[in-house]
Amino acid sequence: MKTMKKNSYHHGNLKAELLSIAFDFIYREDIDKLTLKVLADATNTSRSAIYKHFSSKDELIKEIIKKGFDEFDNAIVPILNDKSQDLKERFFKASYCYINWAKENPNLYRLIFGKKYAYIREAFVTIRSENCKGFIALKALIEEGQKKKIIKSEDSFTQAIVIWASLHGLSSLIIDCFNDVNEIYEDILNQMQSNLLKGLIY
Amino acid sequence: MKTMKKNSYHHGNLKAELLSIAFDFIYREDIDKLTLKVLADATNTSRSAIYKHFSSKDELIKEIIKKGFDEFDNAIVPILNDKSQDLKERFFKASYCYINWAKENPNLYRLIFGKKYAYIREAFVTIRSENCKGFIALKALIEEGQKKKIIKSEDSFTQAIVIWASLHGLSSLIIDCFNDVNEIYEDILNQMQSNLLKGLIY
DNA sequence: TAATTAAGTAAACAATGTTAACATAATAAG
DNA sequence: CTTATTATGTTAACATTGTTTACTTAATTA
Repeated sequence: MKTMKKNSYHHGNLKAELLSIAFDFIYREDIDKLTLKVLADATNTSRSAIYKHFSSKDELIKEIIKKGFDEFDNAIVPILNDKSQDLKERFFKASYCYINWAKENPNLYRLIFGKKYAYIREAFVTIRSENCKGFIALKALIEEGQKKKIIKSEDSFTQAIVIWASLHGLSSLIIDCFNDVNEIYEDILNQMQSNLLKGLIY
Repeated sequence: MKTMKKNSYHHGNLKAELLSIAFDFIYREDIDKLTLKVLADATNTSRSAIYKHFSSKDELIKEIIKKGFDEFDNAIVPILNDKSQDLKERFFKASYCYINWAKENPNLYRLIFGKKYAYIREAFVTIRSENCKGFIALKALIEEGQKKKIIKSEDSFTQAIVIWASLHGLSSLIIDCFNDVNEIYEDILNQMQSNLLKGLIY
């Protein structure tokens, strides 16, 4: 390990620490509030120090987005893929997990799915690519149901997006400060799940 | 009318012109790009001139949000309220109109429904208040269907939010640069409408 | 041990919203 | 009609933002 003595001119592990601090920060506050000064102060360095490890602030944000997608996928994919549960159960649990992940990580959710940094996201994630593991798992779930003749044999891509868009809409209203929605989000989710299921099954 | 001679020290109608320019601007570009310099250049004034008419940039944005809600309501409400059409037809047309309004006014849509300026929106619009005319009209449509025994007599507020959240999710994915979604948005909307309808009717 | 490279600093940039001090034109008061 | 006041502009300055440049120091390599 490259352990360095404290208060030395060189920090020792600045890149990793910057990412770590940034990721902790966005759990609590919006990406807008994450300035280079915040990072500099938290690491006892200067604003410009970051440029020895990232070519721009956007490059750091790109890493946060990557890690954000990983965490999101890690929360959702295992539920969707859990073959020990039946399809309905997996759908219900995954959709519930989706909303709660958004509620628990509102700033990260907005960062990875929102417009502001879409130009960064697009560079390494599109729905039709293999990077979008959560979406792929959802589509696979639908196709599994189609093979078992439980789910209508329509275009699974379209079916998956209908589900995703619905959950994304509810999540967004909740975390974007429509508090009247948040107050009854479980009722809304139940109704939404029921609707979506009716649309899927025969 | 207060018509003033050109190139005079006083502009004559700066407040109205600032709002007009800002509103035109957001039709084309994101609110992030609307700087005081843009407004100053467009009106041949200075950055600080705006402060004689608005106490801050946020106050100007507040006016844009207000006008944005008005335009949105003007597009949706007449369709939902059109008693010459049957309920299903109004639902289909209104939801189609919703998505297309978002597609046509992506920056304005994001401004009025997004998180960034939620603290401004909240000050004069909440779903449960009377300001949210579009949502009220949707809820009224549902209640009309309940009286006619077409729509399930569940809580209309919840039913309305399920619909709204679904449309909001699809709109957001489309305008927030998920291009794979945009390409087949009509298929998705059709499926979504069908699902939502099944959830509503007996 | 010397040379090179990696990784920090400080100072300066332009752009941002905002404020303060000032200038001018329109309006109200005498 | 002149004068005082108010409304509405300007310019200059601020702190904050991301970023770049020139410099410094430590770690690594020759």
